[in-house]
Amino acid sequence: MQPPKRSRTATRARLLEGALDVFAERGFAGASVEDICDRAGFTRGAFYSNFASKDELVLALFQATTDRLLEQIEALLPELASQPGTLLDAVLGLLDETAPDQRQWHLISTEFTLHALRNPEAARALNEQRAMFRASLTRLVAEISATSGVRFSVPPEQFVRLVIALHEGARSQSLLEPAEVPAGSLEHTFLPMVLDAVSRPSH
Amino acid sequence: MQPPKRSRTATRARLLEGALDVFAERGFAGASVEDICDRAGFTRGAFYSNFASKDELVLALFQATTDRLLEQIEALLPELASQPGTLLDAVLGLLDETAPDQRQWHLISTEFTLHALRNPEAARALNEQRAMFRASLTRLVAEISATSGVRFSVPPEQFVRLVIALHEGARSQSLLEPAEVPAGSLEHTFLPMVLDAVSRPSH
DNA sequence: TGTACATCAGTGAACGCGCGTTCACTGATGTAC
DNA sequence: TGTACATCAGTGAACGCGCGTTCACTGATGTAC
Repeated sequence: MQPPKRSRTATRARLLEGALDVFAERGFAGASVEDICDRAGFTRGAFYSNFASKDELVLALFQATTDRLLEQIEALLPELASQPGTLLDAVLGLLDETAPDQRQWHLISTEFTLHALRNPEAARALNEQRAMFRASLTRLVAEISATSGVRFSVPPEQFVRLVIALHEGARSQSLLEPAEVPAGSLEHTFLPMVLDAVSRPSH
Repeated sequence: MQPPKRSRTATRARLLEGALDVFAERGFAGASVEDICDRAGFTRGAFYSNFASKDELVLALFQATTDRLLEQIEALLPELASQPGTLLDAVLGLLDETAPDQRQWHLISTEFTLHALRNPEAARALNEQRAMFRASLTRLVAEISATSGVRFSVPPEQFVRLVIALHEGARSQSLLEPAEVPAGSLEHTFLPMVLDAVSRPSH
């Protein structure tokens, strides 16, 4: 079981890792293939031995990051669902813990979103991933609310969409003005009010 | 008062207009100076007779668009403050009506935000503009709530931050999935709940 | 275990295209008489 | 009003750099005997 010094998958992984860093720093169009290879410690030849083009790398990076994200979420779900604490702590905890570096993740996912808004094929892929992401969150909400005997006056998926929208908008403000908007402050201030309102049986 | 066929300001304006379109379509880094000049009906020489560099154009475009936005807001404010209707209608109306093309405005402002997150000088300019934007909205909220004798249990500026965060996050979802998330649906579903909660005198 | 060979992951030089930028110029506009 | 000249906004060819991509190669790894 000697670790091979040269492994195709390891090279790909290091290139994808480098691409993540460089894309976050300079954007998809602003980052050069050479930047990425330098970061990963390879030459450009190695890049084209592993990826057909820069575009293909973007797609591969998207798949790799979202696959990892969804895996992490699935791993965290049972823990969060059973743990003591409020529904909101669980949901916001999930959003925070899945991305180790909030800033980098925001830059990358925003860049993907922009790309998707200009490219229908990318939009399909992104929407698919976001649907799975929402499904995980919805499942978490459903489980916790069922456990605590709460009934929602709106579809849980709609509430999840709200949480995601607010989280993404708030994260943007937090990154632009860390001092004025501490991470999570808007969510923790206002979501309890919404949760309180939707948790009361419809009148 | 004959309209001069060749006016410096008209050329600049057309180039800025072209840049807005092309940047929305391809992003800052992806759009070439030639694309912009073609769109505006000039050659690249005209571009460099009006702007020192592509970077300077980005800055000028930012200033031009935000100046125009703030002007439009100031023009709309008295009308919205005096008009019959709820506070929420006024605030959301302001957010919608200031940008004629929601999709283009979203692409451009998101691109600016990404740029600002990577560039401290751009961040300062963006934060300044956003502060003025929030100030306008806060003034609108304060006037309407004062007129209707409502007291807020949170600082109005905090409520405005919430509205903006939710609006931006929801707009992203609406543009990605127009059928699933009609424009404004998340705001109109959930903001009344928040408004109801913060409008009750603190207990 | 050691030797000979095949494979193929990664190297690095090269190519050529498109880009941002420059600049000598042209002809439309404004001014002086 | 008409003519001669000055100005300068916009033209378009040119430059050279950096980019994405290609490819002949090299040397590390795996296989056969």
